[in-house]
Amino acid sequence: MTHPAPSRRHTIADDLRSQISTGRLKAGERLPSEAQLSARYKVSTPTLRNALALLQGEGLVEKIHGSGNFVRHPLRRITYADGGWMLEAQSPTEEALRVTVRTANLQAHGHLTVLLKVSPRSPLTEFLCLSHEGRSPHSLARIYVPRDLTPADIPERLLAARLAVLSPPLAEVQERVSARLPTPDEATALRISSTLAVLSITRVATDPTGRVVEAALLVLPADRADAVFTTRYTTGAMGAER
Amino acid sequence: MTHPAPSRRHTIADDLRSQISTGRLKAGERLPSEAQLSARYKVSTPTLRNALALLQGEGLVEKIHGSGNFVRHPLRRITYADGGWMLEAQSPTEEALRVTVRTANLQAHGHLTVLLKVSPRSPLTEFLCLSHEGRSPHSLARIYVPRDLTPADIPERLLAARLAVLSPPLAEVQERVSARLPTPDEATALRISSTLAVLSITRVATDPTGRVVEAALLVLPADRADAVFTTRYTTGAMGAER
DNA sequence: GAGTGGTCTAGACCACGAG
DNA sequence: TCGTGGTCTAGACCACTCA
Repeated sequence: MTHPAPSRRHTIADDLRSQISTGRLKAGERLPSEAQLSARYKVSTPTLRNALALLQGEGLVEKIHGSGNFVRHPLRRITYADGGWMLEAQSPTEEALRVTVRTANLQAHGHLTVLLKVSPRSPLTEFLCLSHEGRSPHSLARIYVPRDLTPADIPERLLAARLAVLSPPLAEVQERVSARLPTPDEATALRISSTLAVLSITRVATDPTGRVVEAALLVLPADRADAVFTTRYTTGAMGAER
Repeated sequence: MTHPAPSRRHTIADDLRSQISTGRLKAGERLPSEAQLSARYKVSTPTLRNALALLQGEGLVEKIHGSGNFVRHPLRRITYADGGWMLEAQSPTEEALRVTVRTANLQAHGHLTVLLKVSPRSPLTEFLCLSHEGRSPHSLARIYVPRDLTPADIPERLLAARLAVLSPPLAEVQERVSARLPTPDEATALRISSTLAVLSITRVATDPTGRVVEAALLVLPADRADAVFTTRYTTGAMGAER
C-alpha cells in the first residue's frame, strides 16, 4: 500500500464529503465561509482551499466568488449516446432542456478546413448552442455546416432530441472523444471551474459521396457527462459493423 | 473579453510555454529547480509551483519528485479506436508497446456484478494490464471475465493489438466514456499528476445469448489519449447500425 | 547527505457580489 | 459597504532521489 500521506486537505475533504453524503450538508446549502472552516479545522486558508478544490473536482461543491461555497445539487448525469442526449433517470419533475442557439456565418479557417475537408475561406454556417437544464448550464456545442447545406431554419430543438439530423442520408459518423481542461470561455459559459476537465466530442458526419456535411464540437462538464457508444455485430463471427 | 487577470502564474506559464515551443527548452531537459525559477521570476514558491501546475495540466512538463521538472517528450497521442490501440503517426523508430499482465482470480462484488450481470461472489478472472511505450506508462486496463469463459492462456498480447477478442462471437459491445481524476493508485501507475484527468472507458461485451462475456475498465491519461468511434450507415436512409 | 519537490503556515492585499 | 472568495508572500519542515 503506497498511501502517500493522508494529508490534511484529504482529511478535511473526506470529512466534508461524508457530511454531504449523509445529508448533514444539504444540496444547495452554503458551506461556512472559508475563514470559519479553516478555523474549525485549524488549518491555514490555502490548505482549506485545497480541500475544497478536491471537492470541486468531484463536482460536489460549487464555488461562487463573493458569495460562498455551495453543495451542488445531486448531479443528474448527462449521457451522450449515439448522437443525442439522454438524461439519466428522468425525475417526475422533468426539467426541460432549454437550448439557446446563436447562428453566425463565417469562413472556414484553420482546424475547420481540416475537419470539414473544405478549402480555406469557404462559407460556413455556425450554430453556437448552449443548453441549460433548469438554471444550470449543461452543455456547449459549436456546429459547423457548409453554407449551401444549411437549412433555412432548423434551430431550436437541434440538441433537444438528437443533434442536427440533416437532410442527406449519412454514410458515416465519426466521434472523437477526449478530455481536457476547458478554455476560459467554456468554463464561464458552463459555469464550471477552469480546473474541472471537460469531455470534448468532435463529431464529423459524412454523406454517401464522402462529403462532410457537418462538424460538431461538443463540450460537456466531465463531472456530469458520459458518452456511450454501442456496436452491434449483426452478421456472423466477428463481422463488425463499424 | 473577460480576461480575468493575467495573474503572475499565467505570465510565468506563458513564458515557459513559449520557451518550450521555441525549443529553448528541449524535450527531456530538466528545468531549473523551483527555487531557482522562483528567484528568477521573483515570485514565491507556491506561485511558481502553480505556474508549473498549469504546464503539467497541458502535458508539457512532468514533475518527478526529488529530481526535478522535465520537459515532456512531444506526446505521441494514443488513439483508442474500435476496441484497440493505435499510436498516432508511428515514427520509424516505432517503440513497441510492452504490456505487463497480472492475472488474478476473484469473486464478483459491487460494481462488477452489475457490469457483468452476474450474482455476487460468482467467480471471475481479472487481468490487470499495464502497458508501456518505451519507458513511459501508457495505459491501464482491468479486464474481468467470468471464470468459465477464461481461456487457459491468452495474456501477453491482450492489449497489444486489440483487446481480448474472446471465443464466442460477440453480439454487442458497449463503451462508456467519461473523464475524471485518477485515483491515487492510477496516478502512480501511470506516472501522472493526480490533478490531470484521465479518460475512463468501460467496455462491456455481450454474446448473442445476452450473456456478458467481458467487462474492461480502461484508464488513459487525458493529455495523451483520444477515443474514436465510427458508425457506418449501411442500409437506406437513417438506418443506423448502432 | 545534498538537492529536489510536497505540504503547510499565517498572514497581506485585491476583486467580486449582495444589500 | 461588508463579507466573500482569489491571489500571493516568505518562509518552515518533511519526503523522495541520487550519488
